[in-house]
Amino acid sequence: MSDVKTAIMDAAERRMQLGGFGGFSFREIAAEVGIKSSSVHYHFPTKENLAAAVIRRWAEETSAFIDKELEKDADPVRVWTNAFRGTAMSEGRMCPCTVLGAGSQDLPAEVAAEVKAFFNMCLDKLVEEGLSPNNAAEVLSTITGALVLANALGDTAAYDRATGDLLHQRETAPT
Amino acid sequence: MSDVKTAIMDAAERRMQLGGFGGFSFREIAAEVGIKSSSVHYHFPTKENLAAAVIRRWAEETSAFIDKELEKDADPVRVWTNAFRGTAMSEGRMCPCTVLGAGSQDLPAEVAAEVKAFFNMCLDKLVEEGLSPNNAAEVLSTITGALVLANALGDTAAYDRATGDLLHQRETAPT
DNA sequence: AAAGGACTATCTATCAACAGATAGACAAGG
DNA sequence: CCTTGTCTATCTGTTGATAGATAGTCCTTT
Repeated sequence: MSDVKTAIMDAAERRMQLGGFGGFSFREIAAEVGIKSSSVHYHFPTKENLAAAVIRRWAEETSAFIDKELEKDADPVRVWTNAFRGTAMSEGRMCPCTVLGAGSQDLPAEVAAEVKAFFNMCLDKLVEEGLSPNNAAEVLSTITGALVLANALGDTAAYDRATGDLLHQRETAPT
Repeated sequence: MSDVKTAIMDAAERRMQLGGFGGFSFREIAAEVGIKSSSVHYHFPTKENLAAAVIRRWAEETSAFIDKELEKDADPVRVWTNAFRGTAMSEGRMCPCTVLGAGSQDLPAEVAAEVKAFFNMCLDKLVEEGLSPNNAAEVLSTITGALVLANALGDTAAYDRATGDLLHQRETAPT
């Protein structure tokens, strides 16, 4: 993938993390990359294409990152909690799938499908790693909601408060 | 409050539940209510005002609804889970604070403050009802995340899968 | 090696649509 | 006569998208 194409996706991703699908424009991205808006259209014909590509890349990177971390730590819940913790703690680096997932109802079809695929990937992996379907849904929900909470409160520590019991409860009440 | 003002807020709320702050325009709302966009500006000078008013009303209604339900059922976790369940299960009636909370980072100040106040209200009430601050954050996160998950997957049953253990775990592993 | 054509990536220029917001006129009612 | 609520008309800015020109590169054919 060319440098420019990557730079476009990087810029779009950063803005989607802040404002979702409506949170970026071709012109803003073009200005940031240092090209014209029509050149952005050359690489990604429509806004829908671009957003979908960003989400797909995010899903792939997340999947790969989780696999890598699981080699160092066998506890899936701890691995997932820490992985998303990184996005909650760095300013403006919220998980874009969470942003889009919340406002999913009026997303272009291609983008909505990609967001859906991301969450299904997360659930599938958690189940593969030994959690029951219900427990996987609960863990993923708690993490996702903790991101929203920390974001809305402007208090990154809220993420830790919300997910703290996630690890602890498994030791006392196995599912 | 006049009928028109209420109708404007109703229309704005419905659209915000789908697409957040960027998901509605003065013209759309005006058309739905049956007036002109300039008349919407008469009742709410700016878009920011309107969105903030909608969130404030939602917070008040939620607070009142919870109080009412607590008279019938003493278990706060069950009450809150069921309350939000209603918004997950009805098509396009997602909690607007969750939608805005996810994309909170580039929200006008007044709206962001109102969303923040909503989540703080939820946490405060849960603590008042006997939960520890950490447990309150966890319960609220799980519920919020379950809404996002159900919304993104287009599968309302995901809400029940994600929140199912919330009630059960408290019986086996008290905090 | 030279010529030709196709492909890649960018540009300029422009379009129609829509956004939020404002000014000022008008009618109804107390 | 003043307040309330609505209207018409308009402004300025932004949006996603398209058309067409222009270089540069690379492969093929002569």
